[in-house]
Amino acid sequence: MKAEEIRRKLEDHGIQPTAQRCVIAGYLFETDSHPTAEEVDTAVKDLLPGSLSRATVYNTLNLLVEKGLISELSMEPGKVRYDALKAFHHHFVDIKTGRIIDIEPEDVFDQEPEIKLPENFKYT
Amino acid sequence: MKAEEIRRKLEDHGIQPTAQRCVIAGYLFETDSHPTAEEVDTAVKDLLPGSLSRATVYNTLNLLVEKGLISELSMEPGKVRYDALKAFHHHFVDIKTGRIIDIEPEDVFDQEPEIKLPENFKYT
DNA sequence: ATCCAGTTTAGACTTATTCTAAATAAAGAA
DNA sequence: TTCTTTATTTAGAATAAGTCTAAACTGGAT
Repeated sequence: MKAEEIRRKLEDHGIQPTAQRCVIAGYLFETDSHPTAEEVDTAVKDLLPGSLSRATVYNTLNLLVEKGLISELSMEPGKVRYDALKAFHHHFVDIKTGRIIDIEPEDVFDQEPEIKLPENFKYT
Repeated sequence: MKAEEIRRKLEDHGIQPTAQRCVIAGYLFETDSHPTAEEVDTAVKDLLPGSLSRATVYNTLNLLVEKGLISELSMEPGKVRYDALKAFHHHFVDIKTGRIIDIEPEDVFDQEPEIKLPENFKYT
């Protein structure tokens, strides 16, 4: 995904496209490794002239989540992973190794389970 | 659940039933609040003569997970919650408030979704 | 009673994340 | 442009959850 495309995507979501944000977002859109904040930090440091502060990585990740561009996965305790919302998909987790594998919606043949909802909740 | 029952349950799972462990396990078997380690710590301190160390709470929770008596839930980032495995059930999470509600299996009318598994995995 | 392995304890340590206050950069007005 | 305001980034301090450590304690087997 090229620079201009990323800028526009951020702007479209009301995010000022700074150099740091573009690089972080760009990285997340390319990878499908569901990285932790630290992995993003390491990966992205090489791509930016000068240095990038840990705080900015966290700020940016939180901002991207808030604005709906990426989502947080909390699958293993104590580790938050991030996932670009390129398109809706499922996650398959190998609990022995922790590996997370994306499952395309067309590879799941399901019927929406029908759940008797708890009080005060309703289907929309 | 009375003291003797808890002792036996621990012993059956190869756990030496010390005072601390019995109180912690007992608390988890009674509540359905999916407490964090800290909540367990607070709740249980009142039930024990003398004090209870944080380390023991963590040790015991890990031990109970390892021996299959309780399970870890990681739903919100940065918080691990614990759930006694009284019987198989589902969790319904209100992502606005974080409230976790148990859903009984008989309240879910589903068909097992059929997933095209990733390479190297198979149904058993 | 004594011994020993298993358990608990307080507190130091680690790791992930957030906060803070100062420095920078970008955007808008003159 | 140049000035001013506002948003962003930064380094490092602070916090919070959880683990580690080494010493003290227990409780059952000799």
